[in-house]
Amino acid sequence: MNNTSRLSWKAVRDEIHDAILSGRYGPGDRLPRDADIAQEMSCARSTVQRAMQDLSDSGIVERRRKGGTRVRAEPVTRTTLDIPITRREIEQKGGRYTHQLIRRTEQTAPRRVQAAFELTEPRLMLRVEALHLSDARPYIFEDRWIDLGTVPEMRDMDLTTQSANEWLVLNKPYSRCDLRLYAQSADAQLAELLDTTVGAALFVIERATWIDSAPITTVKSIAAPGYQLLTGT
Amino acid sequence: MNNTSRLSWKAVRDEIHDAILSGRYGPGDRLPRDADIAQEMSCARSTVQRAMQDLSDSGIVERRRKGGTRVRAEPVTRTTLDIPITRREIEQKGGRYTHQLIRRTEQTAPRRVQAAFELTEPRLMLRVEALHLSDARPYIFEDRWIDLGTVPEMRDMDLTTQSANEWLVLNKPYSRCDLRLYAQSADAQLAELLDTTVGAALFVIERATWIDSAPITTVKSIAAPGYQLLTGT
DNA sequence: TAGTGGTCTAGACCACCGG
DNA sequence: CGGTGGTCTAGACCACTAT
Repeated sequence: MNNTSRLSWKAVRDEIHDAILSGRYGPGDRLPRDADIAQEMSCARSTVQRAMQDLSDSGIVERRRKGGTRVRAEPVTRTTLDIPITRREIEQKGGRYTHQLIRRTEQTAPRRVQAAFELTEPRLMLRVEALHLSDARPYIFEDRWIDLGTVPEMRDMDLTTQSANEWLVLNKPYSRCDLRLYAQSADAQLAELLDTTVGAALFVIERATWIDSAPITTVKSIAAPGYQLLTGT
Repeated sequence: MNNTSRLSWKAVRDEIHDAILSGRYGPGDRLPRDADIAQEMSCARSTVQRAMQDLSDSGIVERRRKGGTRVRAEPVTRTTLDIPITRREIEQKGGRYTHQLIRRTEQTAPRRVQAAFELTEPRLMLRVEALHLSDARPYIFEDRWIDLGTVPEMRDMDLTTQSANEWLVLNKPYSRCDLRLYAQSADAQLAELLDTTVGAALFVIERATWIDSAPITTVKSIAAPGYQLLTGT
């Protein structure tokens, strides 16, 4: 049982949130100062601060020093997306994970890759194309470009036993990650690799990662038909 | 300039993060107790707590009472996704926003909708099909189901001036939101609505929202070709 | 049941930024 | 410049759960 004489920051958050939902404060309106809310609700200012921080993280309010706290004028649906290692994702669904190295080359990065890394000049990179399978059926095809300047270990690595995906995630943590999600039709090559028909709608995840502004890798992951990305739950 | 005699929680976080990246603590390893780290770094325990909370939110470590703090064994790519109101999204890209109400009916929710809301019995709901346009070109088609028990105001509302999307976002805040992202081929009807060809790969966002376990609405938003969802930046 | 993270408090000072 | 949010501290107690 909760102690009712003490107010938790979640209770404070909910009370403020309810005040917004009820219309007492509309989009763009300014809320009272933390200190005033604290006094009114008989709790410490830091408790209100904690509650406000959560509302701010959720995109409900916006806070500025001196400017105070305001209800966000344009609400957004903000959610957290978890993308696990592909092996993990397959195994969690009960599938048996395998992978195939399709091709491994050193090439000058095309403009698409240059753009993803915000590079102005062409650069030689390691390109790795691989297929992830669940119960021997194609699951995700990945077309990956690796900056050998940032990841020199990759040059002489055996990518048939451990996938580049897994090695990088376990050994090259990043400080920045950009994602791009979209749909794409299967061309002849993709249709064959993913064991589907030409023209099938495929879900694509493009990811680029950096460590302190140094590019690590960018990968275009193309999922076989039926793939879904979930949040919540 | 920062005062160097005092350690900010971000500095503490980065130092712990670096220790993990350097391999001093590998996946699954247990970190020292907050109190010990605090003493070693000469700061308050709550500062370490704040740093650890951030690392935990980012999916770097996992924390349990009595169990301590451990480096996450299976790393994930965790990111925040913002989905604005469709009108706002279009206007921010410089387009002129308009929308069309295609159809409005009361129907028994199909199994897909029942499943999204985790309902066991069929229920009568309001179905609203609408098209969002950017500069008079189709942008997103939405197929929406609204629980009139939770949102009775919707029964007699004029949905031609303000879209259901906008009214709901501004007036019916939710406490829970589930998302499902995938790709789908355009059938004849979708191709015509979105002014594209049959078979085109379309990006789909399915969203379900609740207020305190009461269903509000579920919407399947089907984007015209070329649509991309971005994070980071 | 004991160990560890989670939270609350009261007070202080700092950092940012609107007027 | 002054007002407001952001953070740090030291101490206390609570809540969860591994052992």
